[in-house]
Amino acid sequence: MSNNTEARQKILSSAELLFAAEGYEATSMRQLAKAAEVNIAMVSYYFGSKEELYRTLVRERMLPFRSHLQDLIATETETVWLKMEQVIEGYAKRIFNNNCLHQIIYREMSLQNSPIRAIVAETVLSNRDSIALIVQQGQAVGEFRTDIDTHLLMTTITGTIVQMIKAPQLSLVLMGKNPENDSLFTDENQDRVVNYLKELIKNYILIR
Amino acid sequence: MSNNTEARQKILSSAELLFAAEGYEATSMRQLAKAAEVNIAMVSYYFGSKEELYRTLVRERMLPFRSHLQDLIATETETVWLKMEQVIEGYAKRIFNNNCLHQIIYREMSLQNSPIRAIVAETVLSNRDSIALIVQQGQAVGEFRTDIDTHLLMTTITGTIVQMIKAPQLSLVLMGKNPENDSLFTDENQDRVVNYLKELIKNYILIR
DNA sequence: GCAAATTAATTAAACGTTTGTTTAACTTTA
DNA sequence: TAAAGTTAAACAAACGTTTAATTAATTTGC
Repeated sequence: MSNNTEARQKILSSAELLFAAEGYEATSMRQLAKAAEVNIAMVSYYFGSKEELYRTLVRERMLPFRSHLQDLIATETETVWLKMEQVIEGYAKRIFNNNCLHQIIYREMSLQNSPIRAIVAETVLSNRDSIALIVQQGQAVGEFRTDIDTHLLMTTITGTIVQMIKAPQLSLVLMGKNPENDSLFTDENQDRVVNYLKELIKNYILIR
Repeated sequence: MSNNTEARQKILSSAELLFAAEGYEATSMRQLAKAAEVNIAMVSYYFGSKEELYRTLVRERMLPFRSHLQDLIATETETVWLKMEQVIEGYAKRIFNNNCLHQIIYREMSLQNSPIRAIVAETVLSNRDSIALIVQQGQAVGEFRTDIDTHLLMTTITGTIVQMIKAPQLSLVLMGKNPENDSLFTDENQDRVVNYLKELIKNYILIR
């Protein structure tokens, strides 16, 4: 049993779309098999069970997100604030470009017995440490205020972006656009949230 | 059939707890009946169906949240910023005190065919208009900057608080506390997020 | 006030569907 | 000629809902 057959990939990408749109529990195996255009037994064949498919999906898709922030810490930049700007840009780009996955993650991680809680928590905590390090760098060189609530700052970055992509249609209405003509996941809207967050956080974090 | 029997109330409050912890789809009628200590047929008797129970729960529990912001607009305050502080406090208090309901709302509203989407959207949009009015007031008297992204500001307030209560245990770990000894839903933590948001938004919104 | 009549509340059991999963046979690929 | 991939059919279990019978509470007529 290979790990890169067409059927296996189609199951994974169909699961990502369906779990995001309908929820993990509400998505049935038959619905999934139909969307992926495979026989229903193929899911068990490749993944063992629905829950294992779910775990595999989140684990595989989250893998690239682990090292990004850690690379950023090591990078030399003119100011530490520039580093923080890259963090904001990185989060926005990542969440916008993988909005289905992040809809799944940030919805289902709040469930008590979610099979993916451990996987998600691991990545979140790793990111927490990376951002805390950057803040410490900025404070060490006298660039950042010393009374920053680092955890809540991180919560604001992810929380704002997640809140946006969670209900794309509602967000469009909120921003005064027509959800039938416009898409939320445009470069324009991504730039808008990035610029807003930069301005918001810059005023909070920088000493003046 | 009365609307205030003990059984009906027990079903509603058990549903709130279970839907928040396990999710709407994952909560079975038998599990719910057991938790509420009623016969399973009582749910159909009082609410017609699981979905109608769900709708009723969200509708009834959200009802008090509609008028709060509208009252605030009419109130006279020394500065408009004080009004914005009250908005932040109001949101935090409301979400902390009704964290189960808000976990449900902000999880399930992102589902394509969620039965509660319309109900939630109505309240969110009403709140959006109220906050926009306050911002306009602040700009009119020269207190606030004119280049404020009002919608994203609102998204930040709710997004930050929701992100916190969504995964209470993870939030505690993130804040350096022990999730086995501490609770997230304390006055201390509520004050912490309120003070943080005030400081964050004050620096963004006020002209200096 | 008090049976009788009516409505409301509650129950155990059964309903037909749908669920995730497995089986065993078959086809394709190596 | 094995191994990998794919299939239709069947599996038991769990799902939300309904039924019909029974008990509890309330209203009515006198």
